[in-house]
Parts: sequence; structure tokens; C-alpha cells
Amino acid sequence: MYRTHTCGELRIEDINKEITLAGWVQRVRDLGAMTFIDLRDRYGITQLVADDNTTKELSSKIESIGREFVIQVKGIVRERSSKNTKIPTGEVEIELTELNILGPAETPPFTIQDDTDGGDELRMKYRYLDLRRSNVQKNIVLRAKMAHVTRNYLNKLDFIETETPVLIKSTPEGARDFVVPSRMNPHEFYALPQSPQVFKQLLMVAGFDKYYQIVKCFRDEDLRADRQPEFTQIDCEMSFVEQADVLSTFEGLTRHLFKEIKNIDIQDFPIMPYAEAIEKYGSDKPDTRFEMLLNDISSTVKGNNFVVFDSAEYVGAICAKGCGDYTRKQLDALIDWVKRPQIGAKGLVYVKCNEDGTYKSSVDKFYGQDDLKNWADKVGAEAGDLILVMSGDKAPMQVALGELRLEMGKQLGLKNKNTFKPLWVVDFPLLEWDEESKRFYAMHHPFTSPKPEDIPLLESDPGKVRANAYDLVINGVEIGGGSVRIFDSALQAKMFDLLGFTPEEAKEQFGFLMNAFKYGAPPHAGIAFGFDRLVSLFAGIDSIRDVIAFPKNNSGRDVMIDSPSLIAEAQLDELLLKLKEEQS
RNA sequence: GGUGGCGUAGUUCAGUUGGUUAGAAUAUCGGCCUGUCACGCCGAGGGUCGCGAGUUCGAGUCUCGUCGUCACCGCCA
Repeated sequence: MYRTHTCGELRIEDINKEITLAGWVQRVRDLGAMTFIDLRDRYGITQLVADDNTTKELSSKIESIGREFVIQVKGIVRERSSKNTKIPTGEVEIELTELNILGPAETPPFTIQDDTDGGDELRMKYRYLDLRRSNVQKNIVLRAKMAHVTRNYLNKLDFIETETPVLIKSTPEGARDFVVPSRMNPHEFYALPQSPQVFKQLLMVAGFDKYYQIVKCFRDEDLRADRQPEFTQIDCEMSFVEQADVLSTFEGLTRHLFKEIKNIDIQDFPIMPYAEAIEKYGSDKPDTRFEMLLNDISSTVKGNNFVVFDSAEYVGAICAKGCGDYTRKQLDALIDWVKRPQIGAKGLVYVKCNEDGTYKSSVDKFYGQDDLKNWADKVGAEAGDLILVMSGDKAPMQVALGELRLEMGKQLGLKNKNTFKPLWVVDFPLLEWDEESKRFYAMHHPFTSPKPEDIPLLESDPGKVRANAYDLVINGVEIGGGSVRIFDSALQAKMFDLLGFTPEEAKEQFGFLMNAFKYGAPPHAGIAFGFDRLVSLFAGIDSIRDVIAFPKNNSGRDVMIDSPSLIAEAQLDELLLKLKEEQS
């Protein structure tokens, strides 16, 4: 037996027990006549001690060990004469009688401590060492617990967990596919799923009624802190349900997770149409932890010969509470911030609401005190507040103002990591016009059903059609999204037509789905949660890398195993593949 | 594809206007130390300043290129 206890469980009640422990050496503190060793495993740290009773053989072994050695020790639990109240095992220590080196260790390239000296790059290269650190382990443990709670909840509701294939078919819509050459079918490729979308719909046709799967999905697009090329979804689909049923089921799952994992009771779970989210927050994933809503003040500000506003389609304003004392330097920094290419605004007009009831703005030449008071009334600004105004074309300015709102929220400390504000965003547009290719794209995916009352618009004004699609947003993070699906093959054919597929193309790519619908398809709807994002939200972390055991870096590389990599010529030959020179 | 930050000891970083032998902390190694738990004290070793070119009497420092990395925009049904 390698151990009788873990390094996290011995207490004062265990005194005088003979025990065996195994783990990693966290640190050796040699005081001369006595030596302390911190022994670590994933459960905790236990102090070992060797003093003048120690045999020569044992002390020479102790001298030979260093950080991160894997050792097994036998000894007696005894009470410490000076206790450490910072750790649960701090009242006891192990008086060593025997020590075996199970695995010697070289000095690690960075210290295995919560406050490690290692940078991100190094930690990723030696991720197996990084994962020894308790604050990294706790994220992985949290992830496991959340998956467990999710499975329990959905199993209880009679959902059936079903695996779907990973080697599937490439489709041109949506994100780029990762492709895998087929040896047995020369010149042909599988694609890795961007989501199990069509399979879960086919499971509905098959009558499974309620399906879920915690599943890897793959998208060959550029990465971000919250985007990995392979990521995990809680993927779900239900039959004989309407949008409201899906929302309430997964509102239930979300509440349950918050309660079980964080012991938080989520109060409100509001539902907001997409159009309102854009109008009030300049985003389809509003962070509702704070207000600072966008106001359209176009009608209030026009007609004072200020050409910038008079010529603008949209003039919008937000009110930053308590920022009326911003200095010139702070305001200039904000102006620079909105002018960065990422935001791309031409400028920013400000109005300071002074404590004495007067106003000071960057457009005093054009607007008097009465005008500025009107603005203040319109946006709900009081003495001590700061009004920030941007103007231009409506859609981009709403987005820019929404970004500015988030930045101000950050500066004012309104994005509290311990507050959780969920929100359903509903009634997304069904289609999105793409200027470049002069065609409509499905905003969600081509199987999303339009709202019944908007179906006539499919002919006259497709851009106006709203979808039965919904996103779950928490604290400004898109956690999940789904839709009511089309289950009528005629309507599905019409959708493909709108999206520019010829009937032949539609048949070639999605014929199996349309065929399936001919044989009795139930009404169905579904949703998928971004599991990595959900876990990082619960962990209070911005990057999903920290909740993935072995993540990829910014350029999609695994720096630990060094992938992707070239393959042998023989492998290429077998696949009848030849590498082209890079295009210049 | 684009914008920006970073790259100096094992590691995290500092390095002034371009000027003497490139520093600190930590880690490592050696010595001392009986209650440490970020142990302490004394000492030692440790550098292709990412790589390449250029400017200059002289480059860690300036310029260009390149590679790596991070953040963001595009992209992500």
C-alpha cells in the first residue's frame, strides 16, 4: 500500500497513529539539527519532521531530496509545538521513521506555488507542472464538478446522453472546418463538427425526445482569450417544445448550477428582445450588472449649427455617474480610447455636470447652459455626473458607445465578479446581409425557424424577419445560444433558397436532414452552452485557457506537445496528399 | 489579414540621453543554524540582452526585417 492517508486529511485526533503518506516535496527547510519537509498532493500539505532521533540513513536520504521529488514516508502523527493556523493540517506533523524516493526530480523550471514565478509561456510548455499548482487544480476540479452537476440535473429530467460522430462532413456555411483526410477514401475528407447540430436534430426525428451531450466542438478560426479551436459545449435538444419550454428548462439548469456550485440564488432571469439590447446597451450580449444605458439624443441636439451632430444619423449618450470631476487628462485618455482602430470613433463629446448646477462641455461654442440641461435631463444626469456623447451612423455608433459603456463600467468598478446577472436575449434577426458576397447568411444557422408572424416578410423584406432564436447572456458573456428549429421540409427548402443554395446544393449538403423530415419530424428546439466559458465565469477568470487542462495558445499551437506538426512523407503518400508551397 | 504590447541570469523583472566589468529579487549549489512553515544568516556559480541586418568610434538601448508570445479588430452559422 503506497499510502494510508492523503496529505490533506490528518488532524489532531490522529495523534500517535502510524501512517504512510506519499506525495511531492513542496519544500525542505533544513534548520541544522532538525529538518522540516512539506509534502504535497492534491488534497493538501502535511509537514514532515526529522530531528535528533533520526537515523543516519534517514538523514542522508533527506539530504538528497529536493523540490518535486515524489517520496513515500512512514511515521507517527504528533502534535506540533508551534502550530500553523493557515493550513488544515497545521496542528500536526509526521515524525519520520522511513523515507523512500519513488521518483527523483530535476529542479522545475518554475516554482510550483500558488504565487509561481513562472510566466504564461513557460507554464504552458510545462503544463503538467503548472497543473500541480493548487490554484490551477481547483479550476479543473470545479470544471469536473460542474459537468457532474449538469449531468445529474439533465438525467433527472429524463434527458438521454448520446454521443455523435466526430468524423463528419464539411459544409461551407459558418466557421471554417478542421478537415481530416480519409485513407480508405482517397481525395476525400472528413470534417470535425463545429457542433453536433444536425445529428441532434436527427435524434429528435428518431424520437429520443430529450438529448444532451457534453461534447467537444471544433472551429478553425482565430483565437481569443475566450475562444479555443477545440472547446466544449453542453449540447441539448428537445422535442414537442416551444421556445418558452427551452428557456425555462435551461433557466432551471443555470439556477441549479449556481445553487449547487456557488450557493447563489439567482433572482431575476429577464428576457430582452435583441432590438432592445442593441438600443439600450449597444450589444447583443449586454452586461446588466450596471445601468449606464445608451440614450438616443439625436432629436435633442440637432439644429444648433454643430455640423458633426446635425449631419449624423445617430447621436447617442451615456451618463457616467460621479465622473463629473474627471480631469482634462482623463477625458483626453477616453477620447484616445474611442479613437483606437478597434473602436474606430472619430471623437467624443463630453458634458461635465458641475456640483453648482452649471455645465461644462467640449461643445460650449454651439450649446448654451439650457441646451446642456436638456441633454442632462434626457440621459438622467445629475450634478457630479459626466455625459459622454458619440455620433455617426447608427449601428456602428451604438456598438462603439456600448464598448465605451463597458470601459466606463470597468473604470468605475461596476463589473463585480461576485455578482451574476443572467439575461435571455431573444428575437434575433434570422438573416444577416453580407455586403461582400451580396447575399444573406443565417445569423444563427440555416435550421433556425423564423417567427411565424414574420414568415410573410421572407418574400418582401428578409432582413426584417426575426428568428425563434435565443442566447443566454451572463455578465456580458455569451454563455449559450439556441433556437426553435425548422421541422418542415418545404420551409427548410425555402430557407436554403434564401441563403443562395441551389436545390441541388441543398440536397447534396443537407439532403439527409430534409429527407428525414419527410418521415415524420416532431417540432423541436435546442440550445448549447459554452461549457468552458461557463466554468471560467464561475471561477471568476477571464480566459477559458485556465479552465482547460491542456489548452492551445494564441496561434492554435500546443506548445507542450508541439502540435500541429509536419507528418512523415510516408503518411502523406498513403493519403495521396502533396504539400503545396505557401502562397505569397 | 490588421493594430498594439512584450522578448535581458533557471525564473520574474530593472537597465537613465547610445558610453567603464549588464544589475535586483527569487531559484540553484556550498557553509552555519533545534520549531520552521515565503525560515534566517554567510558565500558561490549562473548572460548568444530572441534571431538577422543596418546606423554609429561605440547598440541591451536607435532603425528595418524576422521569429515567438499576449491582447484586441476582422473572422467566429
